[in-house]
Amino acid sequence: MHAECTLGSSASFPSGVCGIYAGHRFVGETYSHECYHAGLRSQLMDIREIASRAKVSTATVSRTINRVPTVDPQLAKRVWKVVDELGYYPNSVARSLVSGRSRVFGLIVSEITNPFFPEIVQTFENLAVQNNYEILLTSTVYDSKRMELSVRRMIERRVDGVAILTFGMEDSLIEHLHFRKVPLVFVDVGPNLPRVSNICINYKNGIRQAVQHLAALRHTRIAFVSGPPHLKSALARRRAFEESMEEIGLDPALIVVGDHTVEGGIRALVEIAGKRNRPTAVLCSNDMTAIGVMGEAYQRDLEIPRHLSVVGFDDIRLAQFMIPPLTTVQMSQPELAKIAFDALMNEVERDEPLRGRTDYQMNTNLVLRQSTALAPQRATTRHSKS
Amino acid sequence: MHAECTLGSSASFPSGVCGIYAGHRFVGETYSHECYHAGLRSQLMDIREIASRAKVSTATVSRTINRVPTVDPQLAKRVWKVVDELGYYPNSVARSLVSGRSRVFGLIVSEITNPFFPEIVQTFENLAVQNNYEILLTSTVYDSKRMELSVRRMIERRVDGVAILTFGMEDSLIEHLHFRKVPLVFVDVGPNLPRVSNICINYKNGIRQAVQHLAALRHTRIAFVSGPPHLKSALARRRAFEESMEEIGLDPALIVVGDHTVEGGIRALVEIAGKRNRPTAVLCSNDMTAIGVMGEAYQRDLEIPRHLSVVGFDDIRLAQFMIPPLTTVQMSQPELAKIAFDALMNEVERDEPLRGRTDYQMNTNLVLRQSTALAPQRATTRHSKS
DNA sequence: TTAATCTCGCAACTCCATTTGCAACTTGCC
DNA sequence: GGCAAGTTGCAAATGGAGTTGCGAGATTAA
Repeated sequence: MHAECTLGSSASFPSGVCGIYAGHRFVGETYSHECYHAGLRSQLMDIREIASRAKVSTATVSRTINRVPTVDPQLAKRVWKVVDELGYYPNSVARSLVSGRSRVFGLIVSEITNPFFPEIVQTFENLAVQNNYEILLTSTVYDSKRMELSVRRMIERRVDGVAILTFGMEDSLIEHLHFRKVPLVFVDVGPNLPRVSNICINYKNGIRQAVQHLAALRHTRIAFVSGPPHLKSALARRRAFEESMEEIGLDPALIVVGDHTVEGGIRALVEIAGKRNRPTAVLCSNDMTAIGVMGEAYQRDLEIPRHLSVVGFDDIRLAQFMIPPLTTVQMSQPELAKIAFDALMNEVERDEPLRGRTDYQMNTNLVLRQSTALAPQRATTRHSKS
Repeated sequence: MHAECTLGSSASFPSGVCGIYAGHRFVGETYSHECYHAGLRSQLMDIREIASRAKVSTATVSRTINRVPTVDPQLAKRVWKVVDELGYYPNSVARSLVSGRSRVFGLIVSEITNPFFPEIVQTFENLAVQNNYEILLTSTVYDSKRMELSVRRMIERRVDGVAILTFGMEDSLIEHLHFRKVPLVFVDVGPNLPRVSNICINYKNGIRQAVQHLAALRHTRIAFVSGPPHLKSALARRRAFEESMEEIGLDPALIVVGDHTVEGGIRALVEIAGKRNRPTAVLCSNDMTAIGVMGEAYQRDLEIPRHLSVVGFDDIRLAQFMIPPLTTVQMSQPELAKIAFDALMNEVERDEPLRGRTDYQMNTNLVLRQSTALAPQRATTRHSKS
């Protein structure tokens, strides 16, 4: 008898299955023997196997596993013992079929490789695990076919709710989901319908802080690199910038159109660097843009923050590892994920749907790091054309 | 009749469901009327609904949807029309139950927020979509409870295969999966068992290139920041470094133990910077470590690459956006994901399992960017203590 | 002792799509 | 006309767990 379960040698397998339910160890001999017979029928054990081995009915096994309080503790113990020894795991496919609930939440993002999302996915998964849910992660990659597929996949798998964290979703697709009474949660763009939750982001707060921070550092020529113009959240950020600038009497006209990508940031800096009377600070609509700006600045020997201050938006995890670490407006991804998850859970557990949308609020805040500094004096401005 | 499907007003809903199958539009009147009756029974449409509406049997609907070639094209057309108009999506939960295959692959990673993984997840998902699979993404977050849970979740959901891209998985857990005849794919550490695939990474190739690249730039004192010592892949990288150094007659003794995190990289640079006869180049066991090294170098006014050359490993997407862009050894994540996915597909489609493990090979290669340069002359070495 | 209360087993039915054997039907072809 | 081949319908069964009504047995309370 081996002291450990090892996988390398074929001789040691099957040496028994270590129960995951309660951590009990299985007695090898009986197991491989019995399973041989059971195995002939089809595959492995089902609820009936457990029932016959524990000498109870399938109903009792079902009650035990689902922790119905009326089962006799003695019996329950017997059942759990068998479950544990055999390493029985209830088939959640069958469970879903009968219960009509899959215990799966869909999560639609635009691209998993966009650094904004992994943190969200992680938090979402953590919450899912805690609540015995799974997540069905889907990305649209900015492609309408893929969006359609995303929705189809969600519906086919009968998810219990969907968090739509991407933008530019077509209404007809959302209608598909809503028609099937699937709870939905959106960021900013949630329609006013039953079973819909909407997370409203307060962009203004963080952006105002950023603008005032720059102003305090004596920057007056502050550029803004926007996101794609069709994106509602990008527009909101831009508006927040304009309002914040006007609030303190600065000119908000220095706006360069970006696209929320690193490449967009690079192009933006090219444009900004070419301006006469070059801005001394750049506020970016997201961190990826800021990363592009910083990269291109490096290539042009524009030192950050000495020659140019840069502020991002989102506070993706990598912002703090940039060189220099990026000052940015934090829109907490874990918080966003938690709100989204809780919104779906609330909706799932609600007895009867509300009349309309449920709203949630989320704030944004400036995080100071090292990519901002006092505005350079006129005289020391590099590449000055005047 | 509205020209568009809009979601805002309740009056326009339900205005019909835009078919996703073929993109046909539905005729509103009949729909809401009929669905009202159908809705009384339970929820929505099932295969019987389709059958009765198309005036065929459920068997025919099933054959049609599953594209059995013997169905009459006329009939098929009629069925598809109804399917399309009603926006019917077959219930894959029920399908899975009857077929015994869930069309879900598990994907176990250590942390989704580790930048190494998103690219893999994205590629994996793309392949899954192409093959009508879903992915069940699970993270272990270096916690044994979570590992156990990961395995349990995979088994309960009856996944058709699992890609285990994390390390330090306990054998007993793997046994659980293997016992249930679930195809598995590993990186480096796959046991020699049926239905197991193993992706062997050729670390040596890329690391040798990196070492020789540094040597060619006249670096002789090259440090290595290793990964966690218990990690097999980290050990392999370290061995590859040692061998590559010895090959060309350099001393491979300058090894600092890291842990594959940014913080580990920071600590490593602190240690390296404190050495007398400081190394002029650092090769890191992964990119996160290199990012930490670069960050700390920045804080200490050590300029990269002028005073110190840095090379990473993995080539995560962000490596190219570092300042300066990071020279690193590429271990292509999309390729890895593709090999893993294909391995699972091969295993699923195989009629009878092979006797033992299937091996796949993957190479690594140096990618030159801007974090390496000629070794500084003795005279200009900063912080020189001699 | 009798009645009331529990707990459990039994067996049938549900969820939904798929599969299958058998019967009925339509074709085509000799 | 008649036989063969090809389609389709029908009805029953499958998959695994959950649910339920009913009745048997055991326990407790009155």
